[in-house]
Amino acid sequence: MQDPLKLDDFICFAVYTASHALNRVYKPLLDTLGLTYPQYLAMVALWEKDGQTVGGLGEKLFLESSTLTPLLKRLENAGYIRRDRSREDERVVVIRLSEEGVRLKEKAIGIPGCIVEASGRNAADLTRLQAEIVALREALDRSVV
Amino acid sequence: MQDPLKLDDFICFAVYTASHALNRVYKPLLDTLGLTYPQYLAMVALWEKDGQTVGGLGEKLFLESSTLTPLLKRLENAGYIRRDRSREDERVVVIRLSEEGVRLKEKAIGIPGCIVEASGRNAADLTRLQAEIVALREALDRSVV
DNA sequence: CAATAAATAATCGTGCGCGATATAAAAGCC
DNA sequence: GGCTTTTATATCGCGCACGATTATTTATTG
Repeated sequence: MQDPLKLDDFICFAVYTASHALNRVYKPLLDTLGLTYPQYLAMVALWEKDGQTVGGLGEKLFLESSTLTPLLKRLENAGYIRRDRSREDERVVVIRLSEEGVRLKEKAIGIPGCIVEASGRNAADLTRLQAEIVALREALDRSVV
Repeated sequence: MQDPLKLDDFICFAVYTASHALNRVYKPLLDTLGLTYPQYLAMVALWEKDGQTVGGLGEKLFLESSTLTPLLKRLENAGYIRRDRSREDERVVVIRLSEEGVRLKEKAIGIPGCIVEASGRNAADLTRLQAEIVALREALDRSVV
């Protein structure tokens, strides 16, 4: 039996470094929008469905309020969103796109295509790989409970 | 043509969230060793090959000195490594495992098996997926140059 | 050999990301 | 209605992660 502690055999290390590599590809594209990568993901979630709560966004993005609250405040300062406390339930904060935030979508529309190109694969292949990685994430999440 | 800005179709989002999910699985295991996940990766790299330079580790782990230097100082404070400036080339800092650092490997030996189990897949399947993710990373790295 | 360039770590500032905790509002309970 | 519990967000501390810059040493060049 070979030594199981080989870095290059770790799927975790592959995912960890692939995540950083994706970030490096996104960085110059997102710089033109004035967004970081997590901020971009939050905007994508809001372009899909405006008016989500902090908790709802956290569930979709798998992030805690301790991560999201300061991130959303930075998006608010940038003028892309508004954070309004709900009238019906004062505990809840609703996130809404500003007009500038809505307009930003047009500038972001080409980004996914750039990523597909950088990956050097066709869309179908990426979709298959994407589904496999999602399945891995779901299995891991189940194991943690 | 459908809206390309769907979060759940992004391979980047899959990788990003899978990376966090892996971290959540590792956390309780690594807590028993007193290591964070990036610290664990650095230790794995050193168990593979002791006496690497900061730059060499950075190349292997895809990390900058601005990330590694403070991380390695924490490992030094924990007593797992020593940081010695090279005699031949004073610019270089060589990282060596302490005796405690060497011993720690025994406690870490079971971790990869736990991850395989948490993934709910067999080893061959994981190896295949791992290779695919590495290929993605390499394609992305090539595109950035 | 002196001036310049390149290489190697370290430092600094910013933004995640999370666990633990705090705060406040809402819901449930006697 | 007052008391406890739950829920939703915010705050704080710590550790990455990186880009930009700096300091020091080594290599190169004229």
